[in-house]
Amino acid sequence: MTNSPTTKKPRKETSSRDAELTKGRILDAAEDEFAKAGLLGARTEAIAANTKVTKAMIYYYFEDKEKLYQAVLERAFARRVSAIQKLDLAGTPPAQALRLVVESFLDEVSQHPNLSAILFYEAMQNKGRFYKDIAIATLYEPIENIIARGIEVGAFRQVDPRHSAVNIMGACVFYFCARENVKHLWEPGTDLLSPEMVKQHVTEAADFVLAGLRK
Amino acid sequence: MTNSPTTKKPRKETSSRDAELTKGRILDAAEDEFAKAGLLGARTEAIAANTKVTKAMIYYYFEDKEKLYQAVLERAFARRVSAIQKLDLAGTPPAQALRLVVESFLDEVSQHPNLSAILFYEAMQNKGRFYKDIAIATLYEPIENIIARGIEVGAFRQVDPRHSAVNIMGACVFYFCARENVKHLWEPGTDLLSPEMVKQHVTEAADFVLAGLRK
DNA sequence: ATATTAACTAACTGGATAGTTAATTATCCG
DNA sequence: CGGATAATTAACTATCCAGTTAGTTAATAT
Repeated sequence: MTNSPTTKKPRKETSSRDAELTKGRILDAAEDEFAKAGLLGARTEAIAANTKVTKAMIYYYFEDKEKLYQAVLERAFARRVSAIQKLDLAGTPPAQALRLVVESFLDEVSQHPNLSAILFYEAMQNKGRFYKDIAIATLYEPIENIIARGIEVGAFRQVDPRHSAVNIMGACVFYFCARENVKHLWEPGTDLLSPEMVKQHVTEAADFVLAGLRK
Repeated sequence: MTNSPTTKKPRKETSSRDAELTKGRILDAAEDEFAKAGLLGARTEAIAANTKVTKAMIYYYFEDKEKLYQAVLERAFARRVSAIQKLDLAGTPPAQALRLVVESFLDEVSQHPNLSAILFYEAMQNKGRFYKDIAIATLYEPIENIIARGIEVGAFRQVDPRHSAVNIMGACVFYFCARENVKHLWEPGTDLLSPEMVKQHVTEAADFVLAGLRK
């Protein structure tokens, strides 16, 4: 399933000693570990344990823990940004466009909740130093633009697009990041990441955001 | 300033070898450190360094790092809860009551941003295990109740009070917790904790929340 | 004044952890 | 086939860090 028989990869199909596969495995395991503990708290031993290779491979492919972290961050961030950038919002009226963005954003977040955790750790532990300033804007600008357009057109209230974009993000991702705390508000055993709960959050959040901006 | 001359504390006024003062200093330093790194990442050496006593005192007054963490969490949480509980909202109409709660909540958060960071770490690192289930509800129930009342009275949309309360929290605290990431959206050097920026966030957030619920 | 105890310190211990190194094995290519 | 090289490992090192211990100093009570 990893490679189709027609592709002519430099290495063989039958796994074992496949550099790309190993690198991918390391990135996957690292993403989980960084989401659990952040750059500071992540244990390279723990990452290696979820790989089929030894810890030394981390240093063979990625110079050190920090470089590995950067690679994880870039890969996950690119995935999230592209989820929004592939939307065609050109002719769409602001309210409809914003709803679309919020819904597909939340869809991506629920499928890859790791990144949201990593980004929080990034802010709190690393003071955001692993961001190239360009990156964060990539995520917020589309939202700011829709809001600005909505105000111009008279569909949205007179808000500050930047503050609003940040607050919208908060309303969207808090549910996922703080889920282990707020789960205590529901019946014991409720899984906040279950399809039904996520679906309810998406509708509640999207409605809340749209209502919060409409005139 | 610590003790008035009339109080008859067991220890003297002129500091040095004052148990309560030392315990307080440790709690303060620990709060800063736990906010920076969470329970896992916090270094007892770093905490001690911001105290005028040695590391061993941490273990003398608080059995271990975990117990110290619990003490910090309880103290900071009590402060936050009381900020909301001291409001008298009995006769206040829902919209007005919610605005009051949001504004005084954000006031407390901006004065003590440490707790918001600690609570995020708590969710992500510790899976919320240091919460007595009672605690989290103390913070969310007042908001849920106002929302429920607002729906009954016909002032608010038909939302799920619980989901809405969570999303409101997100819109309120994300700005503070993610500030080191989202600061890149503003001019370099902008301090998101400056009085002006905080004031703008409070108005934007409160307006956003109220608009998001109104019918 | 001195015995008692509370507050405090310096120096240590054992275990964990990031990163290294030298040797080993699989794969490829001529 | 056999030499070259890429992928991989086991075992090691140096450092960091939570928690301990044995002993010291300051305040208080008698």
